[in-house]
Amino acid sequence: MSERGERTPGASVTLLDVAKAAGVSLATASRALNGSTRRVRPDLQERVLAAAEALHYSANAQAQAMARGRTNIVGLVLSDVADPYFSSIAAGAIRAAEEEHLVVTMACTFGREERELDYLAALRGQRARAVIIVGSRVQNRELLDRLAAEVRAFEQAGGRIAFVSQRKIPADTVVVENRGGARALAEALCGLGHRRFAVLAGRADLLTARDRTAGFREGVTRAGGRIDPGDVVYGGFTRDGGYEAMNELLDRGTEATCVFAVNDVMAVGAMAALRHRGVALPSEMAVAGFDDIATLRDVTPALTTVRLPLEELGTAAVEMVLAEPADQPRVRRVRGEVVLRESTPPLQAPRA
Amino acid sequence: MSERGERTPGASVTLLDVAKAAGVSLATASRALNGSTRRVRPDLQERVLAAAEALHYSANAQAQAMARGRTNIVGLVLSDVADPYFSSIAAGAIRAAEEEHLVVTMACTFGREERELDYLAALRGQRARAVIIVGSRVQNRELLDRLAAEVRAFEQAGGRIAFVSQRKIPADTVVVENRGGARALAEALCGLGHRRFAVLAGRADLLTARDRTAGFREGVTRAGGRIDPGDVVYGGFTRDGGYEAMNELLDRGTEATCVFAVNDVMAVGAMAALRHRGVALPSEMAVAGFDDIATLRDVTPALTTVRLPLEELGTAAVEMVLAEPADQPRVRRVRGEVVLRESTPPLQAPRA
DNA sequence: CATGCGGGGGAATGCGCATTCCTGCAGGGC
DNA sequence: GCCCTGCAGGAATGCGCATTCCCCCGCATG
Repeated sequence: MSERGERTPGASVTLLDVAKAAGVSLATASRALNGSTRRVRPDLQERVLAAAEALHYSANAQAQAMARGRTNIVGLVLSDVADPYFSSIAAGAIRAAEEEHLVVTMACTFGREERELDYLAALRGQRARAVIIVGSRVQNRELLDRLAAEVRAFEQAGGRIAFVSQRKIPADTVVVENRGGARALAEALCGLGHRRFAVLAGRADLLTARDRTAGFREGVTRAGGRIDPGDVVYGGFTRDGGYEAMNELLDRGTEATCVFAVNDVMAVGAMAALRHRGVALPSEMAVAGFDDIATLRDVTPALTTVRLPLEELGTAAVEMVLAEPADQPRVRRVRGEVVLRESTPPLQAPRA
Repeated sequence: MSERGERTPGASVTLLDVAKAAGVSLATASRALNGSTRRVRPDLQERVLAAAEALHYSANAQAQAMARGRTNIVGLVLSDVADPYFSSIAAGAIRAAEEEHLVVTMACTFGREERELDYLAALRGQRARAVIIVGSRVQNRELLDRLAAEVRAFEQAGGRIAFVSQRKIPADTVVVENRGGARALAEALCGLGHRRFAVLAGRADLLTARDRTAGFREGVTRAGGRIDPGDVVYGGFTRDGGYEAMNELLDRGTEATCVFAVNDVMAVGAMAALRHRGVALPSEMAVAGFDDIATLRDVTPALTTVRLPLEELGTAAVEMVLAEPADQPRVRRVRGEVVLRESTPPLQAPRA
């Protein structure tokens, strides 16, 4: 086709090709394309740019990374993209990262928290500039220690790291005030007249679930309400977990007038269970969740919840890893906002 | 600390360090760690492995990629991770990719389809082994041509590519049978007794929306139903788009007994609008959607829809890009399954 | 006119690794 | 006993690029 003839398939245009085409040296081509402290004569620069365009040149990112000694990769490790909680945070992080021309690499643990370790090691191998780990820490000292070691290794290799989770590892962290949010929710619900509560508490080893449960308990106690021990049901942190836990609660029997599910997805599962069992919603049982998942804002009755600025969590984490490193790990606290909706109407009179 | 002294921060352990520590050459260390056609004496191998472990060695992925001439990167380009449709597909793709020890890089266009071009070029620069582009093609010849050129460039550089979308570019594609699914839905709805339909048709330039609208129209016509011209309302392909389109439809006035929103998220928006306007659901207006988004399976009344195996779309795309290249671009068709639920009860009698 | 200086082009170097090529050694066949 | 073969370890090469170092050239100054 051209005087250079056919390229072998798989071979791509290199900077040297561009330089030759422009009739300049490789160094000049590099300077013309990337800028540099050194200046390039305008006419040469133009020739290089034109040649790159004509050859459809795209710099080899690996080679650049190697030559420069750093990358534009930011790793995002989370539990499950299909979960709206995580996908919202991911969207925020991706949006922020793309603005900074960073390449986002995503990995999902799908509930197997120990895989965070593998991904972090892999991202160290990638020489990722930064990593953001999103998701509840679990009650597991050994895992935590190993993760802390891996985090140190990553930072020692020059990478930045931030968590969106509990602050259990000495690193920059965006902390959601789960406890405070749940407490405020409980107090608001008591304000509506409820006194007896049940809790669908999710996975017992997830700190997020534990914190929300504990906070709710605090709020209820503080406001003079009550949670019977049998009215706390553990289970999955998922829709099905909520469904099953609600069924179990109904099987056990309860005096509660309001049930708090530790996240919205579970709350929706619980509402489904109530409906299937013929319990009138919300008159016979009020339901509240946590997160304010956008996709679930149209369920009926509209779900009382604690609104979290999910996308902001992601962007905040990106900001942290991009900021100048501080002496001490930073913590950015994010609070939720109680949103009372139809699923928890004011309790008119005590149960008949 | 060790006789080698402090490492400068940011410098990390290289293969040479490991080789020295193990008392072997770099070549032997490489062979011991990665395997090779050549064999390494067991005792040396062990020494290398031990040294790598002790030094917490993690191979520089960029350098490996450069030396090998290929990467394990697979790019995932989609519209918006926060949208459950895309996040489900992404989850399937990520799951499949992780099984193959591929690194997934994700990019979102957030509705600006022309950015697919940029991301594809960037992924070519990354020397990504494969790219998966998820999302409706748009009615825009010029954009399509430019994308096709970029796809060719990517493939010529040795990368594999697959689309999850309409088959508009000569490349492997997972095609959702939007048209057939919508047609089947329409016929099922007619089977319930409906004759007059409205359509919330979404963005007029999105082929997915167009195909679903067209298919629905076909089905209605075929089954003897009818869609008045004024009963097709365009708008956003989002929840708010559905909400607004439904409002507009009600403002215009309609004889339809059933409204089809071209995706579930829009359908939920439409249901919210109906509720706010005091239209009884589903007795005064039946509603159907498309996709069968998992998170929305618990809305009330339960939404009639066309179920798509979303995660499978993602895994199928990964399988395609990992399979041996074929002479001709492959097409894998995926059909939806009509799921009738409460939001479209049988129509008892003609409108009063 | 000679010297100094600054600007800019190009050759050379090295990033960390896989891989090829070379070399030495051991074992087997004649 | 000698040569050839096979095997495995090590030195060297190159992947594509940014960057450093070197040098040349043109201009200004004395």
